[in-house]
Amino acid sequence: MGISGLLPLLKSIQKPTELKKYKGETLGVDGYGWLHRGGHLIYVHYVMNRVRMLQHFGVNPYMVFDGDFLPSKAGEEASRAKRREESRASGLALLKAGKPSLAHRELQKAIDITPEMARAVIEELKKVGVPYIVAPYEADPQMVYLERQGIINGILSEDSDLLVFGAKRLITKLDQHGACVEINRRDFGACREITLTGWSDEQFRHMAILHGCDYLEGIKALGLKTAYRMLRKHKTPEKVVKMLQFDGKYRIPADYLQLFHQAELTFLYQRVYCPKAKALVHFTTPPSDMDVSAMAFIGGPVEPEMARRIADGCVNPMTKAEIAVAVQSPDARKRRASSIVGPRPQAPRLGSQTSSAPQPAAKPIDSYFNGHSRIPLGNMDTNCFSIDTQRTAAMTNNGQRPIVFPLPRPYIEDEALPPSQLPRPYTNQPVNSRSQALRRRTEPVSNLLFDDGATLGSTSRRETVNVARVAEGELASRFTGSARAPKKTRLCDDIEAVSNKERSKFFPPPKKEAKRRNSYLMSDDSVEEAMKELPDIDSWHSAKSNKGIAVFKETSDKDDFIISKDDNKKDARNTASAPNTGKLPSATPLRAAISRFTFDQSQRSSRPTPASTSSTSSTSSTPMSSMTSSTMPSTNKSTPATPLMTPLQRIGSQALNRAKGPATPSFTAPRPAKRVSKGRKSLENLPVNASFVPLPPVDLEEVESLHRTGGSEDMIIPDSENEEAENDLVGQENMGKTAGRRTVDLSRFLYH
DNA sequence: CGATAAGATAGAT
DNA sequence: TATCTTATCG
Repeated sequence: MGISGLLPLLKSIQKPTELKKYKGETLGVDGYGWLHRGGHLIYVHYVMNRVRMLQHFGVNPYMVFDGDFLPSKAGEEASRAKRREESRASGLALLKAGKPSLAHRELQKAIDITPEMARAVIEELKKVGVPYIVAPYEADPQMVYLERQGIINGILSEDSDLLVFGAKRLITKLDQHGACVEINRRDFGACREITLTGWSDEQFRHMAILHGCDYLEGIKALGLKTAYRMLRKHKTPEKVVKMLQFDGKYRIPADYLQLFHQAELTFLYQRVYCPKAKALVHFTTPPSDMDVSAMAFIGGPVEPEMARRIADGCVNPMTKAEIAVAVQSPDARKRRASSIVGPRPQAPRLGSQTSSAPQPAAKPIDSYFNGHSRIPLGNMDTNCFSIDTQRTAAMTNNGQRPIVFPLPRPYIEDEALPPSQLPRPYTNQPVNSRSQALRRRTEPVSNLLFDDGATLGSTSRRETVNVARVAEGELASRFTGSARAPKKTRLCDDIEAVSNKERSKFFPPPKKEAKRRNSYLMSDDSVEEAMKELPDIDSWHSAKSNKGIAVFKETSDKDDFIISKDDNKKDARNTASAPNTGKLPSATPLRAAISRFTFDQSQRSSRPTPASTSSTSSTSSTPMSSMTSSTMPSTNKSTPATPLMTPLQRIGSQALNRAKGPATPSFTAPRPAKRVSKGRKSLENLPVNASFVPLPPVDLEEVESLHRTGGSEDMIIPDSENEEAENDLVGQENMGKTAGRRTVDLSRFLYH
């Protein structure tokens, strides 16, 4: 964890950039940000995907893993396992309370990374020649040390503690498109929020510790700004503490100053591995008269040989036990009984074994190579892909021209139902009464859950439910090998949900309220669904994982890696936007192409987006006409005709499609009629985009003509969207190899 | 009231 | 994690 509030405090000196700016440089990377994300089940995939992403942008990653726990954190760590259990317990409670999202978070807290997992990643890193180090203790100082040594040129991490350690160049907030933010130590002086001009690393560190850090709990009610002010006024922490104690406004432990000192010493002198000396060194060289042996809290010394082996990932940094070579490939999985030799370490980080999840380490590692990551794709994507297929086929009209799809009817009907969805000013507690009312006039939950999607009133919340159900189905199928039938139906619903989601994008109006409403409606079922997954965390995660597992693939000739995920929502809308031809420099950020067609872009523009996105800027400055042309198509195409079919029809046609083989055409068949009949209506939806482009009114005629013509989008759309096309191709290629089926969608999930 | 800190929560990955 | 809300303090 970092120092909460630190990044916001330094907001003004954060420079939006793009990853590609670091091309050719080596960046230290810690895996922590991903540790908790997907659970251990997919840890390797996340990390390796990230590595690939970096490589794609020409950046050389230098992975740094956490090692043993620092005694300074002992207090915290000791209670960590306990807290995990608590988290888990509260997570379950939340589930019962019908708050799956919160529950999700809680449950994730109950999981942590194990050295075995790190080792599994390391094996992969070796394969691709990516340098790495397992820090003897913490990855943060280790990375800063590497930076100081000139071994790396910057640090990519979400952890603001790095700044406290004195990182020179911190790159944060990296998103899947390569956008990120750089924080430079030398820019501190330019900080508007607080005046750091002339502040030394030491002062900065003092401020951080005073506010509360990993090594010392902060003083309650004393935030960063106050800490800053106090320090500025009294200079030394000693005086600050005295003053604080003096005016008695803050409750300060008697030994606070001593603890403060220890925390600082920990920041300064804890040990890191020096790859040059091949031995442990102090993060900062201690004064000759300092007795480091008396500072047990900074972590004990480790013999060079052992340190080296730890750094290499051969030895468990906590137990010092040999780590058996992790299973590398699917076939190797057999020989894996336990990934670690010797007794199982007690360390919390290894642990994470709550009473009900005793051996997480064994399971996760194994599971990676079970091909789990692909199973979801294989199973679930069937539908997603077929959608894409349809879209693609339709979009290109079998390769030639863009086609406009109608937006699903339900939207419009929903729109006509303002009373329940009108935005209203925030108030303290109207939600309840309101939701009550809504509930009354809404259909029974069961209807919502099982209708074929024709029912209106479905909203984004419902999508969540569906996801859950799908996940459940997925789970079931994976573990029992059956229970597929219901899933199909749900997937249909899912598709519905997709449209709905899109709708919400297009129609800014209140989704919040709507959501809330549904959450009420759904809660019961949500719980039910969720509860089914409770028994075992791993299961829970796997279920979760199929929602967005990323699988990186290396394309033969390019650096591009493909991520497939069965995500069915936001990405769906991009799908259609993919042009079909063109070649591009693999170096070009896909982001440009993607964002161009993504409505997220509009949202993105509001925030200090990386000046980067040439595409973004170009788009926003583009004349209305081109704007429309580029956005419109995606809008329309994003809406598959699918929703208009009944689930059965869908299933049927899908099966049909599947039988007929690869991606393209066959599927266009069912659609034409709709296209024609609804085409007109789709135009009615055009204005919607106007909400993204304030001024000039949409020229329907123009748009219409654009769509009408046989000209391909490429002609209308500016520059780099080709990337998408290429990706599509790549994707198809890949898919062709494997299942010989649709693909397009894959491209969109690059780096996810 | 304005500023700050902390708590709650929705949303994202 | 980002945002919004509430509580508290001059």
